[in-house]
Amino acid sequence: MMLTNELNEKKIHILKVAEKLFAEKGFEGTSIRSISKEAKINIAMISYYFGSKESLLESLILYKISDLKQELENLSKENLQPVDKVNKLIELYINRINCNRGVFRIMHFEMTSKKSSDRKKVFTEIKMNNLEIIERIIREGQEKGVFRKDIVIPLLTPTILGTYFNFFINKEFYEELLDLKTEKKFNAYINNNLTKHIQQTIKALLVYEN
Amino acid sequence: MMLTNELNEKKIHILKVAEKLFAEKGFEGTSIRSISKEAKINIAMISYYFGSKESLLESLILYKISDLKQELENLSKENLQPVDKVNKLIELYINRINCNRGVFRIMHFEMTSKKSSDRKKVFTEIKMNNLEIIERIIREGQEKGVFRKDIVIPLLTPTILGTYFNFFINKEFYEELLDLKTEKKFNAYINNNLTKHIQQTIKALLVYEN
DNA sequence: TACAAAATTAAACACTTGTTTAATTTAAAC
DNA sequence: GTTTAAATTAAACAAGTGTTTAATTTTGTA
Repeated sequence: MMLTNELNEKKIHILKVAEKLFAEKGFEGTSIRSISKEAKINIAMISYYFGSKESLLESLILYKISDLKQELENLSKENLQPVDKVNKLIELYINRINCNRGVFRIMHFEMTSKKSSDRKKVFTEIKMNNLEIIERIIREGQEKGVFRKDIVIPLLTPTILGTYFNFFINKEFYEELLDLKTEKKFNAYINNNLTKHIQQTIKALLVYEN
Repeated sequence: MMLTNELNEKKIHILKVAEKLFAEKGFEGTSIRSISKEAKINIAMISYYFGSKESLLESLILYKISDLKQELENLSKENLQPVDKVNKLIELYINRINCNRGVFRIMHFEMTSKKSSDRKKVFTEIKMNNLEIIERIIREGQEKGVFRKDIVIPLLTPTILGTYFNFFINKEFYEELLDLKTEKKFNAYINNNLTKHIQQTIKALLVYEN
Protein backbone atom coordinates (compact mmCIF):
# COMPACT_ATOMS: atom_id res chain seq x y z
CA MET A 1 0.00 0.00 0.00
CA MET A 2 2.76 2.47 -0.60
CA LEU A 3 3.04 3.57 3.04
CA THR A 4 6.80 4.00 3.12
CA ASN A 5 9.07 6.87 4.07
CA GLU A 6 10.59 7.15 0.63
CA LEU A 7 9.58 10.13 -1.46
CA ASN A 8 8.61 9.67 -5.09
CA GLU A 9 7.68 12.49 -7.43
CA LYS A 10 4.02 12.49 -6.57
CA LYS A 11 4.63 12.54 -2.85
CA ILE A 12 6.96 15.48 -3.29
CA HIS A 13 4.36 17.23 -5.38
CA ILE A 14 1.83 16.77 -2.61
CA LEU A 15 4.29 18.00 -0.01
CA LYS A 16 4.94 21.14 -2.00
CA VAL A 17 1.26 21.90 -2.36
CA ALA A 18 0.74 21.18 1.33
CA GLU A 19 3.58 23.50 2.27
CA LYS A 20 2.11 26.31 0.23
CA LEU A 21 -1.33 25.93 1.77
CA PHE A 22 0.01 25.47 5.29
CA ALA A 23 1.96 28.69 4.83
CA GLU A 24 -1.19 30.51 3.82
CA LYS A 25 -3.77 29.03 6.12
CA GLY A 26 -1.89 27.18 8.81
CA PHE A 27 -2.00 23.50 9.55
CA GLU A 28 -5.40 23.38 11.19
CA GLY A 29 -6.78 25.82 8.66
CA THR A 30 -5.82 23.63 5.72
CA SER A 31 -8.05 20.69 4.90
CA ILE A 32 -6.94 17.53 3.20
CA ARG A 33 -9.59 18.26 0.62
CA SER A 34 -8.03 21.59 -0.28
CA ILE A 35 -4.63 19.95 -0.60
CA SER A 36 -5.98 17.21 -2.84
CA LYS A 37 -7.86 19.76 -4.92
CA GLU A 38 -4.85 22.03 -5.38
CA ALA A 39 -2.59 19.07 -6.09
CA LYS A 40 -5.18 17.63 -8.46
CA ILE A 41 -5.21 14.21 -6.87
CA ASN A 42 -7.87 12.19 -5.11
CA ILE A 43 -8.43 12.80 -1.42
CA ALA A 44 -7.77 9.20 -0.55
CA MET A 45 -4.32 9.39 -2.07
CA ILE A 46 -3.07 11.43 0.86
CA SER A 47 -3.99 8.79 3.38
CA TYR A 48 -2.73 6.22 0.90
CA TYR A 49 0.66 7.87 0.61
CA PHE A 50 1.19 9.35 4.05
CA GLY A 51 -1.25 7.55 6.34
CA SER A 52 -2.66 10.68 7.93
CA LYS A 53 -2.56 14.45 7.92
CA GLU A 54 -0.24 14.36 10.90
CA SER A 55 2.20 12.07 9.14
CA LEU A 56 2.03 14.27 6.09
CA LEU A 57 3.21 17.17 8.22
CA GLU A 58 5.95 15.05 9.70
CA SER A 59 7.16 14.07 6.25
CA LEU A 60 7.09 17.69 5.18
CA ILE A 61 9.15 18.83 8.12
CA LEU A 62 11.73 16.10 7.71
CA TYR A 63 11.88 16.80 3.98
CA LYS A 64 12.51 20.48 4.62
CA ILE A 65 14.96 20.58 7.49
CA SER A 66 16.99 17.46 6.95
CA ASP A 67 20.12 19.26 5.84
CA LEU A 68 19.98 22.33 8.07
CA LYS A 69 21.83 20.49 10.77
CA GLN A 70 24.71 19.73 8.44
CA GLU A 71 24.91 23.34 7.31
CA LEU A 72 25.16 24.54 10.89
CA GLU A 73 27.73 21.88 11.67
CA ASN A 74 29.87 23.01 8.75
CA LEU A 75 29.62 26.64 9.77
CA SER A 76 30.75 25.99 13.30
CA LYS A 77 33.94 24.45 11.97
CA GLU A 78 34.78 27.28 9.60
CA ASN A 79 37.81 29.39 10.40
CA LEU A 80 36.26 32.81 11.01
CA GLN A 81 36.45 35.64 13.51
CA PRO A 82 33.83 35.16 16.27
CA VAL A 83 31.72 38.13 15.20
CA ASP A 84 31.79 37.06 11.57
CA LYS A 85 30.84 33.55 12.51
CA VAL A 86 27.85 34.73 14.51
CA ASN A 87 26.83 37.02 11.68
CA LYS A 88 27.02 34.17 9.25
CA LEU A 89 25.04 31.97 11.60
CA ILE A 90 22.28 34.56 11.76
CA GLU A 91 22.28 35.06 8.02
CA LEU A 92 22.08 31.33 7.41
CA TYR A 93 19.32 30.89 9.97
CA ILE A 94 17.12 33.71 8.75
CA ASN A 95 17.57 32.89 5.11
CA ARG A 96 16.84 29.27 5.68
CA ILE A 97 13.74 29.93 7.74
CA ASN A 98 12.50 32.58 5.38
CA CYS A 99 12.76 30.15 2.47
CA ASN A 100 10.76 27.57 4.37
CA ARG A 101 8.22 29.77 6.07
CA GLY A 102 5.41 27.33 5.80
CA VAL A 103 7.04 24.57 7.76
CA PHE A 104 8.72 26.77 10.31
CA ARG A 105 5.56 28.68 10.98
CA ILE A 106 3.85 25.44 11.86
CA MET A 107 6.80 24.17 13.86
CA HIS A 108 6.94 27.33 15.90
CA PHE A 109 3.33 28.33 16.27
CA GLU A 110 1.14 25.32 15.92
CA MET A 111 3.01 22.85 18.03
CA THR A 112 1.81 24.17 21.35
CA SER A 113 -1.57 22.49 21.33
CA LYS A 114 -0.70 19.26 19.56
CA LYS A 115 1.22 16.99 21.83
CA SER A 116 2.10 13.94 19.78
CA SER A 117 4.89 13.29 22.23
CA ASP A 118 7.19 11.42 19.89
CA ARG A 119 7.15 14.33 17.50
CA LYS A 120 7.89 16.62 20.40
CA LYS A 121 10.95 14.53 21.08
CA VAL A 122 12.17 14.99 17.53
CA PHE A 123 11.82 18.75 17.80
CA THR A 124 13.43 18.91 21.20
CA GLU A 125 16.34 17.03 19.74
CA ILE A 126 16.66 19.49 16.86
CA LYS A 127 16.50 22.46 19.21
CA MET A 128 19.01 20.87 21.54
CA ASN A 129 21.36 20.26 18.65
CA ASN A 130 21.10 23.80 17.34
CA LEU A 131 21.64 25.16 20.81
CA GLU A 132 24.80 23.13 21.22
CA ILE A 133 26.21 24.48 17.99
CA ILE A 134 25.45 28.06 18.97
CA GLU A 135 26.95 27.43 22.37
CA ARG A 136 30.14 26.19 20.77
CA ILE A 137 30.41 29.29 18.61
CA ILE A 138 29.78 31.68 21.49
CA ARG A 139 32.23 29.93 23.81
CA GLU A 140 34.85 30.14 21.11
CA GLY A 141 34.36 33.91 20.98
CA GLN A 142 34.50 34.13 24.75
CA GLU A 143 37.75 32.22 24.88
CA LYS A 144 39.23 34.57 22.32
CA GLY A 145 38.22 37.46 24.57
CA VAL A 146 35.87 38.99 22.03
CA PHE A 147 32.54 38.19 23.68
CA ARG A 148 31.31 38.96 27.19
CA LYS A 149 31.44 36.14 29.69
CA ASP A 150 27.99 36.63 31.16
CA ILE A 151 25.89 35.81 28.10
CA VAL A 152 22.80 33.68 28.68
CA ILE A 153 23.30 31.59 25.57
CA PRO A 154 19.90 29.84 25.49
CA LEU A 155 18.23 33.25 25.18
CA LEU A 156 20.05 34.16 21.99
CA THR A 157 17.88 31.93 19.83
CA PRO A 158 14.61 33.50 21.00
CA THR A 159 16.01 36.92 20.13
CA ILE A 160 17.25 35.86 16.71
CA LEU A 161 14.27 33.77 15.66
CA GLY A 162 11.70 35.76 17.62
CA THR A 163 12.64 38.98 15.87
CA TYR A 164 12.22 37.34 12.51
CA PHE A 165 8.96 35.63 13.34
CA ASN A 166 7.42 38.67 14.93
CA PHE A 167 8.31 40.68 11.88
CA PHE A 168 6.88 38.01 9.64
CA ILE A 169 3.70 37.62 11.69
CA ASN A 170 3.09 41.33 11.32
CA LYS A 171 3.83 41.18 7.60
CA GLU A 172 0.87 43.25 6.54
CA PHE A 173 1.63 45.94 9.07
CA TYR A 174 5.23 46.31 7.95
CA GLU A 175 4.33 46.06 4.29
CA GLU A 176 2.27 49.16 4.82
CA LEU A 177 4.67 50.95 7.13
CA LEU A 178 7.88 50.31 5.21
CA ASP A 179 6.44 50.15 1.70
CA LEU A 180 7.17 46.48 1.06
CA LYS A 181 4.03 45.60 -0.80
CA THR A 182 5.60 43.26 -3.33
CA GLU A 183 6.92 39.86 -2.31
CA LYS A 184 10.27 40.81 -3.78
CA LYS A 185 10.62 43.96 -1.73
CA PHE A 186 9.54 42.16 1.40
CA ASN A 187 12.07 39.38 0.96
CA ALA A 188 14.79 41.85 0.10
CA TYR A 189 14.07 43.74 3.29
CA ILE A 190 14.33 40.56 5.32
CA ASN A 191 17.57 39.46 3.71
CA ASN A 192 19.16 42.88 4.02
CA ASN A 193 17.70 45.19 6.64
CA LEU A 194 16.13 42.74 9.05
CA THR A 195 19.06 40.36 8.99
CA LYS A 196 21.40 43.28 9.56
CA HIS A 197 19.27 44.51 12.45
CA ILE A 198 19.46 41.13 14.11
CA GLN A 199 23.19 40.90 13.52
CA GLN A 200 23.72 44.35 15.03
CA THR A 201 21.53 43.47 17.98
CA ILE A 202 23.29 40.24 18.78
CA LYS A 203 26.72 41.72 18.23
CA ALA A 204 25.94 44.61 20.54
CA LEU A 205 24.68 42.21 23.18
CA LEU A 206 27.73 39.99 22.86
CA VAL A 207 30.47 42.62 22.93
CA TYR A 208 28.99 45.63 24.71
CA GLU A 209 30.39 46.43 28.15
CA ASN A 210 28.35 48.48 30.63
CA MET B 1 -31.85 39.33 23.20
CA MET B 2 -28.92 40.54 25.24
CA LEU B 3 -26.65 41.21 22.26
CA THR B 4 -24.99 44.32 23.62
CA ASN B 5 -21.38 45.28 24.19
CA GLU B 6 -21.78 45.68 27.93
CA LEU B 7 -20.23 43.03 30.10
CA ASN B 8 -22.19 41.51 32.95
CA GLU B 9 -20.84 38.95 35.39
CA LYS B 10 -21.78 35.96 33.31
CA LYS B 11 -20.27 37.35 30.15
CA ILE B 12 -17.04 38.03 32.01
CA HIS B 13 -17.10 34.53 33.38
CA ILE B 14 -17.42 33.16 29.86
CA LEU B 15 -14.61 35.41 28.63
CA LYS B 16 -12.32 34.16 31.36
CA VAL B 17 -13.02 30.55 30.55
CA ALA B 18 -12.56 31.26 26.85
CA GLU B 19 -9.25 32.97 27.51
CA LYS B 20 -8.00 30.00 29.47
CA LEU B 21 -8.97 27.52 26.78
CA PHE B 22 -7.70 29.71 23.94
CA ALA B 23 -4.38 29.92 25.78
CA GLU B 24 -4.22 26.15 25.99
CA LYS B 25 -5.62 25.09 22.64
CA GLY B 26 -5.63 28.16 20.46
CA PHE B 27 -8.65 29.83 18.93
CA GLU B 28 -9.34 27.30 16.20
CA GLY B 29 -8.55 24.46 18.54
CA THR B 30 -11.12 25.53 21.08
CA SER B 31 -14.74 24.64 20.40
CA ILE B 32 -17.73 26.56 21.65
CA ARG B 33 -18.88 23.34 23.22
CA SER B 34 -15.74 23.05 25.29
CA ILE B 35 -16.13 26.64 26.45
CA SER B 36 -19.74 26.10 27.41
CA LYS B 37 -18.85 22.88 29.20
CA GLU B 38 -16.01 24.43 31.17
CA ALA B 39 -18.08 27.50 31.97
CA LYS B 40 -21.02 25.29 32.90
CA ILE B 41 -23.49 27.08 30.69
CA ASN B 42 -25.56 26.03 27.69
CA ILE B 43 -23.94 26.16 24.26
CA ALA B 44 -26.58 28.48 22.92
CA MET B 45 -25.78 31.08 25.57
CA ILE B 46 -22.56 31.99 23.81
CA SER B 47 -24.32 32.90 20.60
CA TYR B 48 -27.00 34.51 22.73
CA TYR B 49 -24.52 36.70 24.57
CA PHE B 50 -21.86 37.37 21.96
CA GLY B 51 -23.46 36.56 18.61
CA SER B 52 -20.64 34.36 17.34
CA LYS B 53 -17.31 32.83 18.22
CA GLU B 54 -15.57 35.59 16.31
CA SER B 55 -17.37 38.29 18.26
CA LEU B 56 -16.55 36.50 21.46
CA LEU B 57 -12.88 36.77 20.59
CA GLU B 58 -13.28 40.43 19.75
CA SER B 59 -14.94 41.08 23.10
CA LEU B 60 -12.16 39.22 24.85
CA ILE B 61 -9.45 41.23 23.17
CA LEU B 62 -11.08 44.56 23.86
CA TYR B 63 -11.72 43.51 27.44
CA LYS B 64 -8.08 42.62 27.91
CA ILE B 65 -6.14 45.39 26.21
CA SER B 66 -8.37 48.38 26.74
CA ASP B 67 -6.11 50.09 29.24
CA LEU B 68 -2.67 49.17 27.89
CA LYS B 69 -2.66 52.24 25.69
CA GLN B 70 -3.15 54.53 28.66
CA GLU B 71 -0.36 52.83 30.58
CA LEU B 72 2.07 53.37 27.72
CA GLU B 73 0.93 56.95 27.33
CA ASN B 74 1.60 57.62 31.00
CA LEU B 75 5.02 56.04 30.83
CA SER B 76 6.13 58.12 27.89
CA LYS B 77 5.42 61.27 29.90
CA GLU B 78 7.32 60.19 32.97
CA ASN B 79 10.47 62.07 33.83
CA LEU B 80 13.12 59.36 33.49
CA GLN B 81 16.54 58.87 31.97
CA PRO B 82 16.23 57.45 28.41
CA VAL B 83 17.69 54.07 29.33
CA ASP B 84 15.48 53.77 32.39
CA LYS B 85 12.44 54.70 30.38
CA VAL B 86 13.15 52.05 27.77
CA ASN B 87 13.77 49.50 30.50
CA LYS B 88 10.47 50.35 32.11
CA LEU B 89 8.74 50.16 28.76
CA ILE B 90 10.09 46.66 28.23
CA GLU B 91 9.17 45.57 31.73
CA LEU B 92 5.65 46.89 31.33
CA TYR B 93 5.24 45.30 27.93
CA ILE B 94 6.49 41.87 28.89
CA ASN B 95 4.62 41.78 32.16
CA ARG B 96 1.44 42.87 30.54
CA ILE B 97 1.68 40.38 27.72
CA ASN B 98 2.70 37.57 30.02
CA CYS B 99 -0.36 38.19 32.18
CA ASN B 100 -2.61 38.04 29.13
CA ARG B 101 -0.95 35.25 27.21
CA GLY B 102 -4.13 33.80 25.87
CA VAL B 103 -5.26 36.88 24.03
CA PHE B 104 -1.88 37.96 22.84
CA ARG B 105 -1.05 34.56 21.54
CA ILE B 106 -4.14 34.67 19.39
CA MET B 107 -3.55 38.25 18.35
CA HIS B 108 -0.02 37.47 17.28
CA PHE B 109 -0.26 34.00 15.87
CA GLU B 110 -3.75 33.31 14.70
CA MET B 111 -4.51 36.51 12.89
CA THR B 112 -2.58 35.63 9.76
CA SER B 113 -5.22 33.48 8.15
CA LYS B 114 -8.34 35.24 9.34
CA LYS B 115 -8.84 38.46 7.51
CA SER B 116 -11.93 40.07 8.97
CA SER B 117 -10.67 43.38 7.62
CA ASP B 118 -12.32 45.64 10.16
CA ARG B 119 -10.65 43.77 12.95
CA LYS B 120 -7.37 44.08 11.11
CA LYS B 121 -7.87 47.82 11.12
CA VAL B 122 -8.31 47.85 14.87
CA PHE B 123 -5.08 45.96 15.36
CA THR B 124 -3.16 48.07 12.90
CA GLU B 125 -4.31 51.09 14.85
CA ILE B 126 -3.10 49.61 18.13
CA LYS B 127 0.27 48.71 16.62
CA MET B 128 0.60 52.15 15.06
CA ASN B 129 -0.15 53.77 18.36
CA ASN B 130 2.36 51.67 20.27
CA LEU B 131 4.98 52.36 17.64
CA GLU B 132 4.44 56.09 17.95
CA ILE B 133 4.94 55.97 21.68
CA ILE B 134 8.13 53.96 21.34
CA GLU B 135 9.33 56.32 18.66
CA ARG B 136 8.77 59.26 20.97
CA ILE B 137 10.78 57.61 23.73
CA ILE B 138 13.67 56.69 21.45
CA ARG B 139 13.83 60.12 19.83
CA GLU B 140 13.97 61.68 23.25
CA GLY B 141 17.00 59.54 24.06
CA GLN B 142 18.60 60.45 20.75
CA GLU B 143 18.13 64.15 21.37
CA LYS B 144 19.73 63.79 24.75
CA GLY B 145 22.71 62.21 23.02
CA VAL B 146 22.32 58.87 24.82
CA PHE B 147 21.07 56.72 21.94
CA ARG B 148 22.58 56.15 18.52
CA LYS B 149 21.07 58.08 15.67
CA ASP B 150 20.81 55.20 13.20
CA ILE B 151 18.30 53.04 15.03
CA VAL B 152 15.58 51.43 12.91
CA ILE B 153 12.84 52.06 15.42
CA PRO B 154 10.11 49.85 13.86
CA LEU B 155 12.38 46.84 14.33
CA LEU B 156 12.66 47.27 18.07
CA THR B 157 9.20 45.88 18.73
CA PRO B 158 9.85 42.63 16.87
CA THR B 159 12.97 42.11 18.94
CA ILE B 160 11.25 42.87 22.25
CA LEU B 161 8.03 40.98 21.64
CA GLY B 162 9.58 38.33 19.42
CA THR B 163 12.07 37.31 22.07
CA TYR B 164 9.29 36.90 24.58
CA PHE B 165 6.99 35.01 22.26
CA ASN B 166 9.64 32.71 20.97
CA PHE B 167 10.61 31.87 24.52
CA PHE B 168 6.99 31.28 25.40
CA ILE B 169 6.31 29.20 22.32
CA ASN B 170 9.17 26.94 23.30
CA LYS B 171 7.95 26.79 26.88
CA GLU B 172 8.35 23.06 27.26
CA PHE B 173 11.86 23.11 25.88
CA TYR B 174 13.02 25.83 28.26
CA GLU B 175 11.17 24.30 31.19
CA GLU B 176 13.34 21.27 30.69
CA LEU B 177 16.54 23.10 29.88
CA LEU B 178 16.41 25.73 32.62
CA ASP B 179 14.51 23.72 35.23
CA LEU B 180 11.34 25.83 35.24
CA LYS B 181 8.84 23.08 35.59
CA THR B 182 6.42 24.87 37.88
CA GLU B 183 4.32 27.75 36.64
CA LYS B 184 5.76 29.90 39.41
CA LYS B 185 9.35 29.28 38.40
CA PHE B 186 8.55 29.86 34.76
CA ASN B 187 6.86 33.18 35.42
CA ALA B 188 9.61 34.25 37.76
CA TYR B 189 12.15 33.53 35.05
CA ILE B 190 10.23 35.64 32.57
CA ASN B 191 9.81 38.55 34.94
CA ASN B 192 13.43 38.50 36.01
CA ASN B 193 15.87 36.82 33.68
CA LEU B 194 14.09 37.08 30.36
CA THR B 195 13.01 40.68 30.91
CA LYS B 196 16.56 41.55 31.92
CA HIS B 197 17.92 39.83 28.83
CA ILE B 198 15.65 41.86 26.61
CA GLN B 199 16.53 45.06 28.43
CA GLN B 200 20.23 44.34 28.04
CA THR B 201 19.80 43.52 24.39
CA ILE B 202 17.88 46.67 23.55
CA LYS B 203 20.16 48.85 25.62
CA ALA B 204 23.22 47.44 23.90
CA LEU B 205 21.66 48.02 20.53
CA LEU B 206 20.68 51.58 21.40
CA VAL B 207 23.93 52.80 22.91
CA TYR B 208 26.68 50.58 21.49
CA GLU B 209 29.09 52.24 19.05
CA ASN B 210 31.00 50.14 16.55
C1' DT C 1 -51.44 37.16 40.90
C1' DA C 2 -50.91 38.03 36.04
C1' DC C 3 -48.26 39.37 32.39
C1' DA C 4 -44.30 40.22 29.46
C1' DA C 5 -39.57 40.22 28.77
C1' DA C 6 -35.31 37.91 29.50
C1' DA C 7 -32.71 33.82 30.34
C1' DT C 8 -31.97 29.07 29.63
C1' DT C 9 -32.48 24.70 27.61
C1' DA C 10 -32.34 20.35 24.51
C1' DA C 11 -32.53 19.34 20.05
C1' DA C 12 -31.87 19.96 15.39
C1' DC C 13 -29.51 22.00 11.48
C1' DA C 14 -26.29 22.39 7.94
C1' DC C 15 -21.71 21.95 7.12
C1' DT C 16 -16.80 20.50 7.37
C1' DT C 17 -13.44 17.58 8.98
C1' DG C 18 -9.99 13.32 8.49
C1' DT C 19 -10.30 8.69 7.30
C1' DT C 20 -11.90 4.29 5.26
C1' DT C 21 -14.33 1.34 2.12
C1' DA C 22 -14.91 -1.27 -1.80
C1' DA C 23 -14.93 -1.04 -6.62
C1' DT C 24 -12.34 0.10 -10.68
C1' DT C 25 -8.45 1.22 -13.54
C1' DT C 26 -3.58 0.94 -14.55
C1' DA C 27 0.87 -1.28 -14.61
C1' DA C 28 4.11 -4.98 -14.26
C1' DA C 29 5.51 -9.81 -14.34
C1' DC C 30 5.26 -14.20 -15.86
C1' DG D 1 -2.80 -12.94 -22.68
C1' DT D 2 -3.52 -13.93 -18.06
C1' DT D 3 -2.51 -13.00 -13.37
C1' DT D 4 -1.22 -10.23 -9.54
C1' DA D 5 -0.18 -6.20 -7.29
C1' DA D 6 -0.33 -1.22 -7.17
C1' DA D 7 -2.66 3.03 -8.08
C1' DT D 8 -6.75 5.62 -8.28
C1' DT D 9 -11.44 6.66 -7.68
C1' DA D 10 -16.27 8.00 -5.87
C1' DA D 11 -18.80 7.29 -2.11
C1' DA D 12 -19.70 6.65 2.50
C1' DC D 13 -18.48 7.09 7.31
C1' DA D 14 -18.34 8.84 11.90
C1' DA D 15 -17.31 12.62 14.46
C1' DG D 16 -17.00 17.44 15.28
C1' DT D 17 -17.98 22.26 14.09
C1' DG D 18 -20.69 26.94 14.83
C1' DT D 19 -25.26 28.38 14.81
C1' DT D 20 -30.35 28.42 15.16
C1' DT D 21 -34.83 26.95 16.58
C1' DA D 22 -38.62 26.54 19.37
C1' DA D 23 -40.06 25.31 23.76
C1' DT D 24 -39.51 26.07 28.64
C1' DT D 25 -38.15 28.26 32.86
C1' DT D 26 -36.94 32.28 35.41
C1' DT D 27 -37.24 37.00 36.46
C1' DG D 28 -38.93 41.55 37.03
C1' DT D 29 -42.86 44.67 36.78
C1' DA D 30 -47.59 46.40 36.88
